[in-house]
Amino acid sequence: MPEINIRALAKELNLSIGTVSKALKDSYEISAETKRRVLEVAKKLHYAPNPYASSLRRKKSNTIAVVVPEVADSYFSQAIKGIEEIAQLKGYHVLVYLTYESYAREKQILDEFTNGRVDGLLISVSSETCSTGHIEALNSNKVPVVFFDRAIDETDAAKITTNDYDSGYEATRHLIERGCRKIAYLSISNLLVINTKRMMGFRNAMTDSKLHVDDNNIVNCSNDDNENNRILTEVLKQKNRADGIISSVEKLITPVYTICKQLKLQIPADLKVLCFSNLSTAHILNPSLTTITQPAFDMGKMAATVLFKAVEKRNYNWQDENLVIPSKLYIRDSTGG
Amino acid sequence: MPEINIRALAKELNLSIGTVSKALKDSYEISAETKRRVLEVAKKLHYAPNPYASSLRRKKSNTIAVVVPEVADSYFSQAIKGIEEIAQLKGYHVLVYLTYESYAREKQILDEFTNGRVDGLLISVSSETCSTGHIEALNSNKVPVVFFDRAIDETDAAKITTNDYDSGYEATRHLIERGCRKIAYLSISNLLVINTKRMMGFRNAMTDSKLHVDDNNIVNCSNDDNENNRILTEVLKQKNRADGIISSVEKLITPVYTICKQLKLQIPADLKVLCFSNLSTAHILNPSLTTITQPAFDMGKMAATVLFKAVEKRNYNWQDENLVIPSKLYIRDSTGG
DNA sequence: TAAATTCACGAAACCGTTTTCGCTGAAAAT
DNA sequence: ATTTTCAGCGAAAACGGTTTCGTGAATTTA
Repeated sequence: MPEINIRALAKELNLSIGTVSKALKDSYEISAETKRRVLEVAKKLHYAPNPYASSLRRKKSNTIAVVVPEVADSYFSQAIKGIEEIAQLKGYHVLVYLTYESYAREKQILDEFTNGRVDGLLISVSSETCSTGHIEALNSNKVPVVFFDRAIDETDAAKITTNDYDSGYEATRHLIERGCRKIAYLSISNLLVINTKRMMGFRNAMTDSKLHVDDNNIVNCSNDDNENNRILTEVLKQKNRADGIISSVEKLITPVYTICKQLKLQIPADLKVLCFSNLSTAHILNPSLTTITQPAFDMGKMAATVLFKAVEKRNYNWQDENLVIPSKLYIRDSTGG
Repeated sequence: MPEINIRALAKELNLSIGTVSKALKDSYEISAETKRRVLEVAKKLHYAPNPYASSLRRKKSNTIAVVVPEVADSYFSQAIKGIEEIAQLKGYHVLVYLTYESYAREKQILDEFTNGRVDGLLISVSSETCSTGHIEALNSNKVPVVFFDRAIDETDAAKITTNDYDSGYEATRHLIERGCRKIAYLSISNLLVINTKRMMGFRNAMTDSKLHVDDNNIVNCSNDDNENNRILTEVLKQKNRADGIISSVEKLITPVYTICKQLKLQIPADLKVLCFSNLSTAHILNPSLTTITQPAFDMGKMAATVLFKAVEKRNYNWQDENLVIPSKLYIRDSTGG
């Protein structure tokens, strides 16, 4: 839509298009005086180069894509903030896509990226994603992919993750130390690697303490809130109910608290609760919530940093980059302070 | 980066480039049989058209920009979710930019949009923004602008907002009904229109109830957390302290709760608290928080819907669109249930 | 049967940049 | 004085689509 393009600029300056282009890019071929004139007139006419013409010619879009399952979750909000900060610093643009935990959407979105729209991709896979052809297709198309948070181990790409196994173990140890013997573990998808790792940490911590894991206490929730309420109510109502809960998913904490109130279960007296979460309000909840908190902002920043290095430096093996930024346990009242 | 472009496709099919292009767009000029062949081979070769070549020629990017002050806030996360949903439905791409409440950044970002990068803009202005030349420049450049949440009244653009004045009034009425007589009002920037409107509602509600507004109880906070802690501590420590607080900003609720705990102020007994907020955890806080909640998701969806209408239909006066979607008061324990 | 119309496709201009290559005149080297 | 170098710039070919316009054959109409 800009009525003034480089041609108009050139005409105004009595210069050729090529010269103007080079002047704007501060090319050594152009004299200082000419550059000065060009910049001056460009500013006067509010010249703004067409990014798509430039992208077409250079085969470079200065744009990256961020694909995440959702954004209501506070983890992804913070991660995106980290990503955007670095991108703005580097002069890149950020396209955001939500998959709503659907593999089909994820694939559909990624398939669109084989055409040069983006120079790189940051992705946290959907909970349904197990095959990775759509991701490898990008890698082989020379668009670097960096996983953050939810990675796929087998795929040859950079990964910025957190120590999910250790966190699961640590969370469980914490509950055990606080006297829990029957601990329930809540998850959403057991396809999700971060979940299986956390769960593995949970199981091993239990076993190491000679505690039994009841199958009823491995609880698979869904994406449907009503369904989850039903499931969780059932879990918390069963005789011989758990005395501790680890939620591997932030959004399950609301139903857990709500149902406990309904069932008149006291936290932490009757039930100790711990949640993997980035909620800024964790310590003003009722009771304040013990969390394993992921370094969302830093993970976003690191993921973006690695991606830009991959985009800008050729022959840099970004695929080998495998950063693990540890999560942190914040002990609060829901597990007895 | 895609080794296969429309030329390669055409060669494979023994057709001209133009014909292939038209076949892919389902043009009436092309026979059914040819279209079938083209689609078939295109799929076989994983042909993906270069979006920038297309954008360049059509002068249309199928991309919109969303410019918001931040994203850690739950309002904007939800709004973005609504926007992205509509965009995906319409086949548009969404660029996200954060201004960090800085006018300079906002201007810098918007100035980049006069060149066709985006077909439209959704913006919630920074708290520093009062002049609007950068926005009008876009409007006059034929890129439609839709404000959401934080609009600027004087600017001729579509606005999707909520009833800030009424909400401020209603919030105040609620506190008064619950027995408050000295109410403090917390804000961040008094340049922000939504804030001045809420505050006006607050003031009028007070006056209408013959209550005095103490200047000390109009509290301007900053973007610095430590600073805010200092300010709020001071406010809550003063003799003749307020018996009610209205926070017009979500992020101030954490310091308020924290400081109350430190000062051993009981909510709601000593102090009733109400917050403009979209926190999903409001009702499991300690105590559960009375909120004025904005319809973030719906506002995002509406804003996007209006924008796409503006983008797609010419001679549609989107500037006149002025939707007000009401916020809702959720009464919880922090104001006495 | 001749003329008009329709159908299906190809040729080529075009979108706005970037970049290569070539040209010119002046300075430097021989 | 002649050749070489070089600074500074212009011409033109890309980049990969879209779109206008033209064309020949097939079909319809007069």
